[in-house]
Amino acid sequence: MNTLAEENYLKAIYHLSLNGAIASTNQLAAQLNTKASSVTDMLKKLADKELINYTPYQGVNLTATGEKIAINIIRKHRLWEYFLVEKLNFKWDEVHEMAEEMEHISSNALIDRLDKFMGYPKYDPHGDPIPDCNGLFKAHNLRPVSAVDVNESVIICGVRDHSTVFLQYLEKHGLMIGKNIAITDIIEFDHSVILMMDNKKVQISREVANNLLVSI
Amino acid sequence: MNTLAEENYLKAIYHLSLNGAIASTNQLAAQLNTKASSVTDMLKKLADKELINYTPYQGVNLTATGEKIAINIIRKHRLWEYFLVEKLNFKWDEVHEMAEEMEHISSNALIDRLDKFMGYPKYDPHGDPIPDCNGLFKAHNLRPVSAVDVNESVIICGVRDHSTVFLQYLEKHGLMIGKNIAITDIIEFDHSVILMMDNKKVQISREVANNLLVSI
DNA sequence: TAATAAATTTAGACTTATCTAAATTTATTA
DNA sequence: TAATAAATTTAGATAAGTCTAAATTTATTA
Ligand SMILES: [Mn+2]
Ligand SMILES: [Mn+2]
Ligand SMILES: [Mn+2]
Ligand SMILES: [Mn+2]
Repeated sequence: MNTLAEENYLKAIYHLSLNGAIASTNQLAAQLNTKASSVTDMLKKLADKELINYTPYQGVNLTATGEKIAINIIRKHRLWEYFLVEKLNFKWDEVHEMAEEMEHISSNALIDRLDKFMGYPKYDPHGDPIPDCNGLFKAHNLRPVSAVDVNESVIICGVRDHSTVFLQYLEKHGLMIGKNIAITDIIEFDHSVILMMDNKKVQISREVANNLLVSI
Repeated sequence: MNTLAEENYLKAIYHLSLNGAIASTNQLAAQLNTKASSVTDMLKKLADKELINYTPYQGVNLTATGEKIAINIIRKHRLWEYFLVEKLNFKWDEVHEMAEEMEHISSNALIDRLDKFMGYPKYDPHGDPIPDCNGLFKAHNLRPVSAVDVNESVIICGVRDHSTVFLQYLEKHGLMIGKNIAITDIIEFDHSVILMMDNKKVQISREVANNLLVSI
């Protein structure tokens, strides 16, 4: 149906044009580890296929068709990540690259059976919502720890940064999805955050606080 | 490491050059649904990479390195087929195309965990042996029903033809892996075979008998 | 608002994997 | 063994996806 390259572009455009934004050529080049000129070529092709709305120099977003395809790829990505963690016992920082390949396995019958096999999970190992077979999912409304007030108690529900180093850092400190944390102090000088978790004190930098998402 | 096309060629060469045979350009073109000239191009590339022994006009077989890669792809193919049938409840005639894609997922850690998850199965849904993580497997020594004598009792252990139509035909008649069959008669005129299975009489043509493999 | 900088597109080239048609080599057969 | 047929390779094109360098458009700033 669509090539691997096309699918990766659609997914990248989806992620960059959330909340009505428009994705730029340079943003796509950065995200896809390629050059702006290559992006322009592909944008023309995707526009010809009516998968994106493209105005030269003005950026892109997805058409309804393009969005449907993108969400299906994201569904596959997150279901395979869930499988790798829950069934094959990989850690949450080990699965992204594998899922990046597996999301392109074409069969929808396969992914629907996999979904059923795992009991229709709602969230992937990083807290991101898994679209159902109709592409529906509730994008849960989270905020970074850096937006939480002192004395509030919240639950870790996701991450903004999905890089291996960040995930490994969080795991080392026990900061995993589902954990309850209470913010006890915010250092005025550097905005680092002191919190309590499992009766232990943990200190995280402003950068970490910005990328760790918690319940509203 | 190797491209998808290269992997498919290595696998095809492996299958065509079993028991010391040599694969020809035309055989490969037929197997891979491509043209002889395309095959020649690829053979040069694989020879440059020292994955095959190629003498122009004389055909090819795999080097030790090439064989290792081919067996690893076959391991992945068969493990994914087993997964699809045993865990996701697909039928044996539905899984080949999917496995044809999944065999190219690169991670060996993934396939080793999958192997463990399923309890290290020895045979795939079509009775073909699954190489272990070191590439080792015993190619079991089967014969077609057409080579069985009247009054012998044997067990169905595999198929020579893997096409959907053939597998569906077998399933319709209950002729599945593991079933015990007793050959009661061989019709002299057309070599069709009469056999008993589950106390029922089944008649199969010579062609079916040639492609249905049973224990020695 | 004119000059400069940044972003984007165009032009031309390269790689991989394919194809058709023509040339060459090997095998078959009269 | 010479002619013919079959198999294989070579030559030359094509499409997808990428790249660098140059040209163009848009945004910024003096
Ligand atoms: Mn991908
Ligand atoms: Mn994820
Ligand atoms: Mn394949
Ligand atoms: Mn099989």
